[in-house]
Order: sequence, then structure tokens, then C-alpha cells
Amino acid sequence: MQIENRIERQIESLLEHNIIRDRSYLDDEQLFRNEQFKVLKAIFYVNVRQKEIDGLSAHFAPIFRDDHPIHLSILGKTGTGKTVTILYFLNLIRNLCTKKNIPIRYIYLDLTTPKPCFRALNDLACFLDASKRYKKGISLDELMCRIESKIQTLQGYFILLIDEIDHVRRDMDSFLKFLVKRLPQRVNVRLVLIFTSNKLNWMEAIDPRVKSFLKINEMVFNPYNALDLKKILSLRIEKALHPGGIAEGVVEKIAAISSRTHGDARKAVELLSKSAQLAEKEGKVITVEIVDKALEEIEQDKYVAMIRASPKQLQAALFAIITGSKHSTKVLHTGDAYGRYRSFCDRIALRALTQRAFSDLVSELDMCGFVQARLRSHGRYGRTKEIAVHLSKELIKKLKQVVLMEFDLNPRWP
DNA sequence: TGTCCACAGGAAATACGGGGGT
DNA sequence: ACCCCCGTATTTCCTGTGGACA
Repeated sequence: MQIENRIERQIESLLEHNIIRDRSYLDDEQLFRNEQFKVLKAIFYVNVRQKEIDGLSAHFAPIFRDDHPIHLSILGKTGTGKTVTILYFLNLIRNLCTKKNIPIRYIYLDLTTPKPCFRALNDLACFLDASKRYKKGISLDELMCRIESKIQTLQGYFILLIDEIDHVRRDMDSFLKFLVKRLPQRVNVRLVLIFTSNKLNWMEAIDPRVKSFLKINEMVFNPYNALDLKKILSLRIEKALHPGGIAEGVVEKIAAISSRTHGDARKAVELLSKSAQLAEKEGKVITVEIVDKALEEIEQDKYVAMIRASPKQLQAALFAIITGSKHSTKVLHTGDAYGRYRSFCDRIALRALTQRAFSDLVSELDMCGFVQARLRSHGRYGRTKEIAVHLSKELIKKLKQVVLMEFDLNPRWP
């Protein structure tokens, strides 16, 4: 009875302090492309990315003069809106062309997750309706021929947007060779390739013979500044939150933090989202203090996510180190750490690696920022790494739980 | 000054596993 | 179905090293 009352009251208070109106506007993944375009339109309307849009217009203007634009390479860090801007723009162009009766078709080839040449071409073929999805059994050449003959049936302009081109593993050269050299020679459509990458120098790695063939225009998307981010965030807030759910100066703060550290719009929205969640849980409006807390929590989540995604061995190594350095409050030497690691491995029936391999694990943990390992000599008493953990108490606790869960253990171990 | 500790970390060998070719 | 090849993970082997101590 009491419990029921309490739950009821809690739900009421949550509803009363409801801050989020539509969560999907805080999470890009959940937004339909149509909605995304609407949001974007609003963003471009307030002159964010104006320069880039102008650049794109200039690049594609030849289409309307019955001319052939050269290829385009778009560079810029993650979260600078490369993909979304260009997609929006292509959509516009297509509508415009339809109005003017210019045949045009564009395809978005998403390589966000790395794949080999075969997969990438297979994806392309699928979009073109030229072939089924194969895992193997069909030669690259066959695949290329099918794509060619399909494209052969098209008229006018064919725009191929390849997102994150540098994610083509292994045989990027044959992939590019096909697109840049072979394809244009064998089809009638005017092919325009658009590459996206966050590596400024991705072109340096490609075969010079292909490269010399590749007439390309480069375009750089710079990270957003605080002003742009503020505009972007304001639009999201308008859609996603109830009015009055956010305190004075919070938008400015999020924009300032984000522009200073990365200029990534996605991360800025993420910070906003986390703040809103926290505020709702505490039944308050979003304040600058809550933003700070959200920032910290996002930071912690990164560590947790990273260790979750890591191999078991690394998890075990981390566990051995964080439990080891805790009660002695001091640094841990490699030998001791390795001993702890071994006994932990025994306990969880994991095959323990050699000390040599363990040492590499420690280096990896160091690089990821879980621990600090510095080489120190104790003279006669040997040379060893001193491993220290500089993570907050809560985070250590969280990480321990995560690792133990990964190993299916109950959270009790000395 | 030489010794020697307790490892670091490079190189090569080996094990493993999956995908492609036939 | 089978084999081969290649990339990656791990082991084995090895040489190198800063400085306290005698």
C-alpha cells in the first residue's frame, strides 16, 4: 500500500516536472529522414553552413547549363554536418531537376561501418536493383558488369555519394579504379562522385594512376562555432522540450563547451539530451549545474562503453588493476598487477596470457586513459612500469560492476 | 665502476580463424 | 567440400636499460 502510494506520487511528480516533450528530436538516429530535412531546413534558414551550401550550389550549377560537374571531395571532422548537408542539398537539386525535366538520380552509399570493396560494390548493386545481396561466390568483375549494365539504362546525371570513403578496407584502389576510370568510360550518364571523409589526406593513399584520372574539387566543413551551435540547439529545444524547461544561460553554456572541445553538433545535442534526462529525473529544470553533471556522466559512459566493447582479456586486466590499486592507494608494479591478473583469470576460467602480452594490455589501457603507466627504475630493484589509476571513485565502481557482469559474476570479490 | 634487478619492448615464430577460390 | 592464403592474436626468444648498491 505504502509502496503503491509512493510510486504513484513519484510518477505524478515526474509528470509535473516533465521537461522532454518529444525525445526523438534529441536523438538523430530516431529521426526520420523527412523530419531531419525539416530540422535542417530550419537550421540552414538561420544561415548556418551558408558558406558550404553556396559552395555546393556553385559546384553543381553546371548541371543546369547542361554541363558536367567534376567530382567532389568533402572533408571535415565528425559531427560537422557533412552527410546531412549534402543529402539535403542533393534532395533539393533533385527536386529542382525534376521541375526542369532534367533526368537525375542519386544514391547514398553508406560506409560508416568499414567494409571491403566487395561489400561496398554489392551494396551499390543492391541500391541499383542490379543484383541480390551476395556474401561470396560472385566475382568482383561480374558485380561490376552488372552495375555497369544497370547504369547504362539511366539517363542524364547520376550522382553517387560515398560516405566515409576511407573506410573501404584493403582494396580501396580497385574500388576507386572502377568508379573513377572504368565506369565513366563505359556508360552514357554523366557520373558525379561525391566522397566524404574525415581524414584530410585520404587521397594520398590511393594509387597515383587512379589519382591522376580523378578530377576533383575539395571542400572543407569546419567545426561549428559557438554561435552556430547555439542556433542548432535552440531549434532542437523548441521542438523537443516543453517551454520553460530550461534555465537562463544553459544553451550558451552547452554551445560554449561544445565549440571549445570539438565543435561537433551531434555531441552538443547529446549533451543537451543527457542534461534533459538528468533534470527530469531530479524533477528540476535544466540548469548549468546539471549540464556539468551531464558532461561528467557522458564522460563516464564513454569509459563504460569502451570497456564493454573491449576483448575479455583487456577487461580482466583492467579489473585486476583497479581492484589492486584501490586499497593500497599506491601505484602497482607490473609484476604485482600480473599476479593479480592471473589469479583473476583462474577465478573466471579465462586462459591467462603471458606477461609479455599482459604488458601490451597495460599499454593499451594507458592509451585509452583508464590508467597511467610510467616507466620507472628502482635501481638495483629493477625497472618496471608504475601503474596508477586516476579515475573517480564512482567510475571505478561502475567499471568493476560492468566487468563482473561481463564475466557473469556477482559483484563480490576481494 | 661494475653488477644485477625486473622488467620493457622489438623480432620472429606460431596458432588461429575466416573468407575466397576451385 | 576442401584447401590455401592472409591477417591477426599470442607466444617465445631475446637484447636492452637506469640506477641503487657494493
